[in-house]
Order: sequence, then C-alpha cells, then structure tokens
Amino acid sequence: MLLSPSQENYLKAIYKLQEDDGIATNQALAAMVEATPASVTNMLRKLTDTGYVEYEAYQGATLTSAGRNQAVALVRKHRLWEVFLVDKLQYDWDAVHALAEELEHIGGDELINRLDAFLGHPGFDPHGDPIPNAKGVVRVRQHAIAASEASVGGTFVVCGVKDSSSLFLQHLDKLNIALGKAYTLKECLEFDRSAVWTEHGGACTNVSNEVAKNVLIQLTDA
Amino acid sequence: MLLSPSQENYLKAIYKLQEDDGIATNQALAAMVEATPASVTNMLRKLTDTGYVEYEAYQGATLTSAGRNQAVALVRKHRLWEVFLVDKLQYDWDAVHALAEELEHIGGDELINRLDAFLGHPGFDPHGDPIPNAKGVVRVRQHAIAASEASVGGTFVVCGVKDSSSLFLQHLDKLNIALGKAYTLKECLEFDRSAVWTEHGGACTNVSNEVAKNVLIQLTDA
DNA sequence: TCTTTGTTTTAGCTTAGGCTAAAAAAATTA
DNA sequence: TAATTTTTTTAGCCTAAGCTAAAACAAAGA
Repeated sequence: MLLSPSQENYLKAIYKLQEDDGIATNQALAAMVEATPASVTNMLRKLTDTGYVEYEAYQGATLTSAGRNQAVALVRKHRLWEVFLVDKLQYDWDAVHALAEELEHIGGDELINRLDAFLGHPGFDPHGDPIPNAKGVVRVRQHAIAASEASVGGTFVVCGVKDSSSLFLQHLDKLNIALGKAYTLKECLEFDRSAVWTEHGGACTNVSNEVAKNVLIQLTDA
Repeated sequence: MLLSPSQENYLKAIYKLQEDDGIATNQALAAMVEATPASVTNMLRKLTDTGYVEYEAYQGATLTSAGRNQAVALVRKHRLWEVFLVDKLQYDWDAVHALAEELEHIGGDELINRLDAFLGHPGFDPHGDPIPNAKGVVRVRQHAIAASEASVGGTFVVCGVKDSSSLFLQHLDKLNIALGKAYTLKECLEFDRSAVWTEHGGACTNVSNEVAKNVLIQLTDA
C-alpha cells in the first residue's frame, strides 16, 4: 500500500507519541500534524483500513507492525537527509528540520540506502538522534541523561538534545555548546538551579536549568 | 505566489512545448502532464489568475516572464538533482528522471544553490542538457547537431541525447556509447542509413539511423 | 459554402484532506 | 452520584485536482 505524504506524517506522529507518552491521543496527534481533532479521526479511519493503525473510537491510536516499520523508515529518511544537509550542504543544525520534513517523502528504499552509503552510514543525525539502519533497527543511545542530572565535579560529553527547535539550537550556539564537546560541571547555583560548565581546555559557560534539562550528556570518568 | 507541485509541472510542460514547438496546445499539454484536456483547461485558468500564464480560450497557453522564470528554475533544480543522483549516489543515467521529478519540487533557492555549489557548479546534467545558472540564464549548447547529420570521415564527440527515455539510454549503454566519447564516422550504409562509428582507440559500433537521430554530437577537427 | 472532423470548453461528478459546529462520550469535580 | 468540563466523533461543507460526457468552436474537405 502506497502512502501519501500526509498519511506518512500521521504515522510518524503516532510513532513519536507512542515512544514518548505511551499513548497517541487524538488531541496530541492533532497538535503534532497541525490539524483539527476532527480531521485526525478521519485520517485514523483510513489508516486503520489500510492496516497501518489500530484504532477504536475514543481509545487512541496504535501502530500495527507494518505501521511501525513505515514510521521507522521515515525517521531513518528524515535523519539521513539532515546529515546530508549539514555535512554536505553546510546548513546549520537549526535550519534543516523543515527541509528534511519534505525530503523524507521522496523515493523509496533504493534512494535512501544509496544516500546512507554516500554519507558513510552515519549512526547519528546532527542533533545526536540515532539513525535506524536499513532493517529498521534503532540503536538506543547508551547512558544518555539530561545535563540537569549531572552532579557537581562530574565530567561529561554532550551527545544530544531533547528540544530540537530552531530557537533552542540557536541558543546553544550562542552558549557555544555543541555535540561532542566535553565539560566539567563546576558548580550548581542554589538560587535558580543554573550551573557553571567548564569546557575542557576552554572557557566557562553559565547554563540555566531550562537549558540543562534539554541537553543530553554521557558521563565520562576523566 | 506559491505553486503546488502540480502547477509547477504545468509550467514546465508549457515551457518545454514552447521551446520545442513554439506553441503549447491543450492536447499536447494534456499528454505531457498525463491528464485530460478538460483538466488542462481548468488548470490554465488558475495559472492565468496567478499571473504565470497567458491564455485565451482555444488559443493555447504562453508563459509570462514570471512563469518562464519559474519554469527555468524548475529545469535547473531537476538537472542539478540528476547530477547529484548520478555523480554522488552512483545511479545510472537512465534511472534518475523520476526521482529528479520528485526532488525538483522540494525547497527553494537556498537549497538548490547550496546543492549547486556542492556539486561544483556543473554546466550539464548526465544527459548532456545544460543547467541554467542561479540567475536563470541557460547556456545554449554550442555547435550541437544530430549524429545523423555527420558526414563520412568526420570526427565528433558525443555531447547529448534528444531522447532521454530509459529505453533509449539503456540501448546506448548496450552500444557502449556514452557522453564525452570521440568517434570517426567510418561509413554510412545505403540500405537502411545505419552507420559505422569507430571509437577513438576502441572498437567499431553499428548505429541505426533511428539512434543517430537522437544522439547529439559536436564535430571535431582531429 | 456546407459539412465533417477534431479540438477545446462546459457542466457536473469524484477523491483526498482539510474545516466548523453540534452531538456524544469520557473524565473530572463537587 | 450528579454535574460540569474536556475530549472525541458526527454531520455537513470547502478546495485542489482530477475525471467523463456533452456542447461549442475551429479547421479542413467536398
């Protein structure tokens, strides 16, 4: 069964909501695909008929295994195109989401597998999110925690973000925080829970709790 | 004014028909966009309202200068993506048209100019067709004639094709004819007007008139 | 000039994917 | 438990882009 771009977006949205919240409610879906709840009900019926979604009125939607496969394939396409845009076309990491959102609906497996090979089979996208392989296997990011969970004196490497909105990413740019950089958590200020990070071999940065909560890190021993 | 993929396809079709035949009739357009003449009439009205097309009932369609700009931009996008697919993703030249047809509707000038730079500002696509530059200027292919026009004893380089259907391109592959190769026209056989080409430093190939008419060449002096 | 043929347009219908407003169901609070 | 609020569904409508069949127009031949 061939899916329209719109249908693909619904599958992706259900997939994300299932991963994050366990359940995909009508309302959350509506927000995610930017449509009204009424339109969502409509589309869920269609996707149920085509066998990608299981859905009972008022009970929320679940992906079938076929639906999940489609969704993972879309995530793979999205993230590979993001790598292409950043690595090859030199886009900034905060400017690629919308374009990847368009590109992910193009072509089939052949195209995306060739792109994957061309990019050297990258494991992560520019925001640190893992790229599912051709078989749909998603590696789980090992030992990643929010930077707000680190303890004073600890050292870590930034490996991802929870919020990949343009606004947040540009803010990280201003703070000079980027994926792969190593820091020591110097101190944590009682008053507003903001923290002071020292970049190894570099300067200090003041990081608000709001920011730290949205930065993913891996603790290191040195 | 933002155009839908469908509208863009109409503009491209009108552009091609104007270039080739001087006039874009309803019927020819219908064949090119794979729709009925009735649907074409419909769409031409809309494109007239948006200012990209000039159209009077029964008189055929013409692009306005805005329409021509759009069409040339689309040709540029299409051909650059073809270069990407062949040069970077190693697709065969007969397999890229359909994908480029999808990719050409993605993104805007920013994306395509970055792609252009990444590819090293190529002048021609994998079929030898010239790529319009960012300002919409299309270089005309210099001194290109159909191979069927060459005279016995003459030498030439293959620089393009008139027919870029998969069928024809695969046939050229079988004959081992490719862009950039140099030949001498050894003889022309009276009976069926087929020709014998000798590749410089290579083998002889028998080329039917039908093929020769669809291969573009540049005459050389050596 | 009249008639025939072919092309283009009109009229009315279809499907996908939206929308709003009202009704129905579920969840929450008193 | 009853009442209220929130969420979901139903019903009916809209737009883009297509379609068919019939009517109108243009071109060509007798």
